[in-house]
Amino acid sequence: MPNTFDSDDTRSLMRTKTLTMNSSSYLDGLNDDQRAAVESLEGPLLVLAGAGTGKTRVLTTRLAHIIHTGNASPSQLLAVTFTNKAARQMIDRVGNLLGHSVDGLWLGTFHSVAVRILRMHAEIVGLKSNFTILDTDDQTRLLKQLLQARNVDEKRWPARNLCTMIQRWKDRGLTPKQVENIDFGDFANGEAYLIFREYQERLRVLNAVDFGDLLTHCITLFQNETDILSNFHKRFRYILVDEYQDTNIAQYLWLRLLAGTGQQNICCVGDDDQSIYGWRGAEVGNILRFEKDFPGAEIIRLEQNYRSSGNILAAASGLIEKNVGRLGKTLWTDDDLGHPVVVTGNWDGEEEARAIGIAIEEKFHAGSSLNEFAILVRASFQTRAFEERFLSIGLPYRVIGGPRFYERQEIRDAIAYIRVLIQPDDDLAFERILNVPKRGLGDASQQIIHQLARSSQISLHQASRIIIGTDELKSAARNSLSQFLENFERWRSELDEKPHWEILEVIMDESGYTSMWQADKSPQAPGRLENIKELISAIEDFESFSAFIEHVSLVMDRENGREGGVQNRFSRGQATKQNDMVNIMTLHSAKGLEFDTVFLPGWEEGLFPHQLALDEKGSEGLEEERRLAYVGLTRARKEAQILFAANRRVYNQWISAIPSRFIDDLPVDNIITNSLIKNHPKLYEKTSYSHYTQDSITLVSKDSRNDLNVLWEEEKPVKNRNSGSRFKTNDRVVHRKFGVGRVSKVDGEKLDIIFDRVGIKKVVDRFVEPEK
DNA sequence: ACTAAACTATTTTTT
DNA sequence: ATAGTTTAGT
Repeated sequence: MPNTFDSDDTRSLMRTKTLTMNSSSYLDGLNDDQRAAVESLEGPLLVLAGAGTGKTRVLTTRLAHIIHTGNASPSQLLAVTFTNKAARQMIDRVGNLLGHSVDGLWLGTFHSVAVRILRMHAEIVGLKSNFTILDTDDQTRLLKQLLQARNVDEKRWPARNLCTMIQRWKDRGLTPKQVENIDFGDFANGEAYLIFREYQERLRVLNAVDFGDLLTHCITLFQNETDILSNFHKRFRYILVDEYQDTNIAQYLWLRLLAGTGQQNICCVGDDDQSIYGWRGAEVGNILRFEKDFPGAEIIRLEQNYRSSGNILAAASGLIEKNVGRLGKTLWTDDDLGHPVVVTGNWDGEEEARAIGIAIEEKFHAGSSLNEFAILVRASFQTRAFEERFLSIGLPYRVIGGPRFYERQEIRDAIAYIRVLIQPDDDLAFERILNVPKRGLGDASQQIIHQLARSSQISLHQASRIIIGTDELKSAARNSLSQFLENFERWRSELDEKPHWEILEVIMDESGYTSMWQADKSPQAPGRLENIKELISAIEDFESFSAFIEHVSLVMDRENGREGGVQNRFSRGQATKQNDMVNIMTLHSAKGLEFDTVFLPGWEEGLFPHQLALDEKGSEGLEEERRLAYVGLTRARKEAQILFAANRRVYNQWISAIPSRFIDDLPVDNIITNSLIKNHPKLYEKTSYSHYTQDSITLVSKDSRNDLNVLWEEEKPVKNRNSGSRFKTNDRVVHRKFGVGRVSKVDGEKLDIIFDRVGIKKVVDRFVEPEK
């Protein structure tokens, strides 16, 4: 991984590299605030660390400082992060600072620390310590069964929705009983809380927990067993929390219980302006409330930014100031003003991709490394336009994020085989693979097994064993089931003889799973076989199957992501390194990273701020979107470019859009809006991005789009965005490009129009005229 | 029981 | 557009 991926502030990172362990020289080079945050050890402390102010450095130095000064031994330190990546990084950096690796630290994600605690005391919450951890897929399948059992209309109330509902409840630390008294809408005829209760009962029977349970069970444990809790109090002298603004209520309760009242010292680091996970239960309120929650708390603000040049920082600060209800920070930098932020409009999404491609190629040929470019998008579908464009011009890129390796169907199947192997009573896994590959055990057979299992309160596996001794199944099905069970017996007996990865290979072969994909002629089948191979080799790194299972359920690491582009075309010249690629990712996954040049495409109303965010959370949602914009801008060191398109294809439909209101939020002094783009939209003509100076942009190439220019010239002055449309349903209208049509729906100034020639389109009011 | 065709929902972000 | 799911046909 290139340097940029190690996040945070590269410049301060480089300073730390020269340090040695001999003295407390790790303190050198910290500014006053940073140093105070490291050395203020007693009592609750909130470090408000703005973007690029050296947050991670403070956290890791603080850990190193506590250990180095002997204030506490590593095992008395608890440090929690949100991502495994952050946790790994922190361990590494602490080791670097101290000059030796550190053992015994309780450092990990909220969930991995919770598992560790829960495995120690599982019986208290009614579990066995070898409980399994379910993922969303398992949860949804389970919920689906429960919904079916209640004859709930799954079209109307899908299991997926209930799954998120339950997750959100657990984020808030709610039990089924508490949910009874809150308003959850009419889901499942108002019976959602009953299903929630049944679901929890099922989990207990299955000796399983979901992600949310890891925290809520811990909370129950702490609340009911004061002895155990006070042991943890004695153990953890110092608690450190990263990204505090992203904690949900359950995590907050968990922390408060662990932090106790007296002797411990809790230090939370975060930035309310970078809270972007409200949609999955995070509560900015936690960080805003810190002083009340922890009386006598000290608050240290880190405001010197070491990352971005002046204009970028000012633009970002001006933007975020439009939010109300923030703790408030004033970021500043010693750096020059640098480039202003460039805001440019394009005709459509494809042109946007083309423009960014051109800009990157030019800078690349001028000597920039591709790793130093990032394209940060709001929604993952936006990456496609860039991938297509970059593939066609042979510009190497990588997409960070995307589907996770362990969530792929074939990987989950293989894991289900492992789960049944080591834990035959794991019903969810058993069910998943019983007829995968097809072995003649369809609905009817499964029904019979299920029935017996339910009526006798035994697992599917046990029920199957009984059933093969009866004639309840037709002989073909019975033989097949018996073969299936025998196979597992045999594989299990080989566990001691062969290394586990070989057993997995044997299972995949002998179960027919491999041949199933070999026989499959769909284009993705070879890839799936590849993935299975990759899994087999990945598993070699683990001591045992169970160690591996624990890893996959907790460390939901992503694969490296897609890579594309033609290497050769760019291979000449000394600037090209093997892994030199443009980075494409969502704004969310960009948090914590930084790049020289950042492109922020798709700044259009509806996409960014995203319509769903506004619909679901109103002004709160808008503010979170704005924070996301802030996060995006502050990723840039030297250059940031914001782009918007007048038209975009979304689910195979063309949508016309207006520029994001966030563009209006940017202070005019720090940006180039290409002069009059918004008032004279004919400047939507293609512009070149690379020939500007600080004061002006030179328009270089023009597209032959005269017809479009006419369209723009006729535009009415932009009205207040929230005002409604001039049109009402059934009005006849004319569109420059789409012809005549009839309005079928009016939503603010957005219209659905059924055009006579081209069918239904979404169009903004001012693009159409009344039919004469 | 399996397969193919038809239909449908789904596209914000993820520990 | 695509993937996933349901349905009807073999």
